[in-house]
Amino acid sequence: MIDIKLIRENRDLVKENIKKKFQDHKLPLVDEIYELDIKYREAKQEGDNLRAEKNNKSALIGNLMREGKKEEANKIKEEISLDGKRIEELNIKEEELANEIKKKMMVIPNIIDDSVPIGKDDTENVENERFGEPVVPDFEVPYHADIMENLCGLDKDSSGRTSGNGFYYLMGDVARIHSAMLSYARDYMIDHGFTYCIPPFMIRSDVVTGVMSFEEMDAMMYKIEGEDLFLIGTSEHSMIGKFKDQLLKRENLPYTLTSYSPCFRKEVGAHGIEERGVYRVHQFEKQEMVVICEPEDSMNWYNKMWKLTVDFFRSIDIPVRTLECCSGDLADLKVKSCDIEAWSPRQQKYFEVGSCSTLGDAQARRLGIRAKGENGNYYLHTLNNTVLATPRGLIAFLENNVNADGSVNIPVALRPYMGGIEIVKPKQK
RNA sequence: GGAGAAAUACCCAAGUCUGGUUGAAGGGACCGGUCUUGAAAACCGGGAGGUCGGCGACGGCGCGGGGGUUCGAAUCCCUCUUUCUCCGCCA
Repeated sequence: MIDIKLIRENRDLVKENIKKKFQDHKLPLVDEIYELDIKYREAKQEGDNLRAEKNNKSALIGNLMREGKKEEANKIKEEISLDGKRIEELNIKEEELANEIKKKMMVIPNIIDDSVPIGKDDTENVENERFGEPVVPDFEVPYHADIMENLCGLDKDSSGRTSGNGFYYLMGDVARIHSAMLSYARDYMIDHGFTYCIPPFMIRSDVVTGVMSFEEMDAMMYKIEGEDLFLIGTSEHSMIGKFKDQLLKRENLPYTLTSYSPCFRKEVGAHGIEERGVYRVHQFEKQEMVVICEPEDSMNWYNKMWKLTVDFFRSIDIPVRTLECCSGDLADLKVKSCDIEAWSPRQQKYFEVGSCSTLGDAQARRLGIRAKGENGNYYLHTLNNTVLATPRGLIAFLENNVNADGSVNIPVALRPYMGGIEIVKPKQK
């Protein structure tokens, strides 16, 4: 959500930005909002004046009553009732206009950073940089589900019976690697100065609508029957919600948090849930990082944050690259975003394991996350980034560390979380 | 889950029974000063309070959220949320 002042003062900039995002159908909204805003301010001005008059008359009645001049007071009461109808009309008009403006403002995309490459959709995203050698081993790397099954580490038959498609039982060493990776990701972030946090895994509807649009909500969020509660799709939801309507102290900035949570997603949409494997599932676990900072610091944090994830993956021997999100593929709230993609030696291409975004003040404006400044309160900047989402991270790990015989090497960094073992071996079924 | 009590500005806190000069006492924090090598403490002095509209003068809204009664609501009524105390239940 952008500042409406931008539409009052610089409509061309807002329109130019919409064009850059190939959302030309939204262009008329800008002038519509501009006109509605003028009408709103007119109605407000008239209403304010009438209300001021009414307040004065009411105060007068108070004085007259105290002096015992009841008749004069009654006369003024009648006068007030004359304006009452118009005030009521204006109240309704103001509210309608304000709602209409807000509704339209919600779909105006945030102003993207100058550095964002212009492109229509995800096919035009731009590779920024590669980290580590994308190795193709001289044996065929099996499909991740097969690597897991070879280690007796995946049971989707049972999860199908208990929960349906999109769920999984991770077993034995594979389950342990999964947990080890998360524990390592947690400690990695703590070592980098972030505050560890376990948030609520369910949130109320007002928090949900604060962090996403209704369409996204329908496509992602599981609702708890009979309660005003939703299972979180990512801990970002509860982590940003934590700061909703808060006036933060400048001396406490920046907030650098790393949160763990399970994540639940309906995955209604183009791709849906695949039959085999655990790449796209209804339930996964994630270590996330969230930063709330001064506006002028957000670009620095953005760059620090994606580098943290890159270094994390490199420390467990997974080659990665960063893929800059082009203008058309960038979600409306975001100023700039990049995906962290891990190398898949099986597919011999990179695939998404995380994404790092700065939202500027858009999310903060929507949710009321502010700090007290010398010249009034102001909106802060919010950023989020994946440290590790797994089983997707687990897939990357297994493919890059599997040997020809199906055994999997445990990198030094993970060994403390795996009881010191250096390799896990296939089991007899 | 049951029974009570509460929610006031950045923080603490009066006002609510008995509706009307209450944008809302008093503190703290904040700013200026005295004292001090410096700081703290103490004392003296000070303006401003959130948000929206307006070039401004001003004005609207605003006492947890929403609704109602009234000419007028922090104050009365309904409702929701949260917190505290007690009881019950339970990893």
